[in-house]
Amino acid sequence: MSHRIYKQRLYGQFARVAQALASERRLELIDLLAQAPRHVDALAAETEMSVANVSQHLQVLRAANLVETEREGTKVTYRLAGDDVLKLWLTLRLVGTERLPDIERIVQQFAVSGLEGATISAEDLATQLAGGAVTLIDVRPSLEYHSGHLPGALSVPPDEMLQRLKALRRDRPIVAYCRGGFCLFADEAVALLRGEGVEAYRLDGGWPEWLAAGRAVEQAAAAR
Amino acid sequence: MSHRIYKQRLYGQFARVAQALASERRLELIDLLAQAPRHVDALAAETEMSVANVSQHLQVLRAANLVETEREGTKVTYRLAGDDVLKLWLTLRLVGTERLPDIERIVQQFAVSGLEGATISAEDLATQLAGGAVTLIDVRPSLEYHSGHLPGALSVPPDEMLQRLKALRRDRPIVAYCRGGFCLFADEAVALLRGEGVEAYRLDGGWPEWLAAGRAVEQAAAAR
DNA sequence: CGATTTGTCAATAGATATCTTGAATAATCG
DNA sequence: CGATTATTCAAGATATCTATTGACAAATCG
Repeated sequence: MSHRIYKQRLYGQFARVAQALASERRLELIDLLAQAPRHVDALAAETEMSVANVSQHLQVLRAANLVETEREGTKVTYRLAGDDVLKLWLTLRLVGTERLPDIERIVQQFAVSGLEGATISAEDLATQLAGGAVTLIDVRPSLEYHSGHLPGALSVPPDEMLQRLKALRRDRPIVAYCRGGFCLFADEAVALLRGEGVEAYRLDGGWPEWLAAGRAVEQAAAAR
Repeated sequence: MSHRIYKQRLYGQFARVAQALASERRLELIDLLAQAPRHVDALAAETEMSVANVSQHLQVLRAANLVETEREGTKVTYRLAGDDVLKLWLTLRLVGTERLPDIERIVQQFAVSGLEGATISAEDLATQLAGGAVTLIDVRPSLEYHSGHLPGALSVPPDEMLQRLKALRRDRPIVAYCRGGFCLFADEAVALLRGEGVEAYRLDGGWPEWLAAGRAVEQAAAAR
């Protein structure tokens, strides 16, 4: 039956995409690439994998056209192939969060405590930013900040967090954001600031969620 | 490093969801369940798999909490666990469609010809329905129609298509829809009608897309 | 109750995927 | 040009996934 063959081939193709996502390691790579394009060795360092292994996983992602490459001298930059890939990753995360109770458990276990109610929605932040009455800080490694960040955000890389937080003006609320809902950098910054009596909040979500929502950003010229 | 363990566990969980989707067969099951809840034997018949094999695949989906079960006498009904699962499947399909050129090729190869411009968007259809000036037909198996359908749609099951199409009033446009963008039933109906000079269109998308968009539907009471 | 229907489970062989190791390539630099 | 850096490729051991087979369990029916 021809309908059967048609379906088999179609589902086979969609399964290719799912298979590319079906690895802990590759999801970590996608999550990093959702923050900023990167070289292979940077991905290897960040994920604590061997370069060869990272390269192989990247080949799998590229075979499914989920990532693109660009050669720059001896280095190769990998980036997500498009907004749709980012959206797929965020949707996968959403389903995991809703369906797998283990995720909530893991988050609880590692959560920074004492941050109840210290969250601000993207919508509210957008309004606040328009008013110009908050300080917005990007608590991600500076490579990611420089690739793109929320409008007006100051860079506070995690490895310099202590000094940089001290240098901030504290006469108005501070909002921190990082890599996304499961990233702890912003929580740590907010906890530090609150510990010193500063009014601080973390953005609900992070850079990828803001980007996927189509909100305004300051972005480095993409070398496409 | 504790951050590393946290990440590993989290990505491991998300990978569970992706792994559940990473099978041609399981995607076909999900696509069927996106139309209507079903018994195991019905899924086996529709997919031409053995009951044991279907059951095993369903266990995999259930282990990821993507589907739910309910016992009714000797039979067990499976259904998608929630709207988020439907959304994930549609997003996966979208990415496949945008990223894998093979999919376009397969569709071309099996497409019903002569239907250029015979498509109507969900938005336009909603407007037309409000005006009451079109006949809407649901070209899916009647089990799916009875589980839920677009408001005012008439059932024209594929296996009775020829007779049922003849019985339709032809003094106003006819819009057909089926299981979704890749389903051919609606195309076949539209081709038949157009061949007889009737003004006919197919809905862009199908039941799952309409449902996911949050539009009005007529739905059987879900036994939840 | 025993027989039937429906679905699940367990075991297995074959196919795929993963990670490591070490070699091969491609661009750059001195 | 040879040496260096960054990445990819190939091979192989290990683990995981798949479909089939046949046995098992749960509810119903006569």
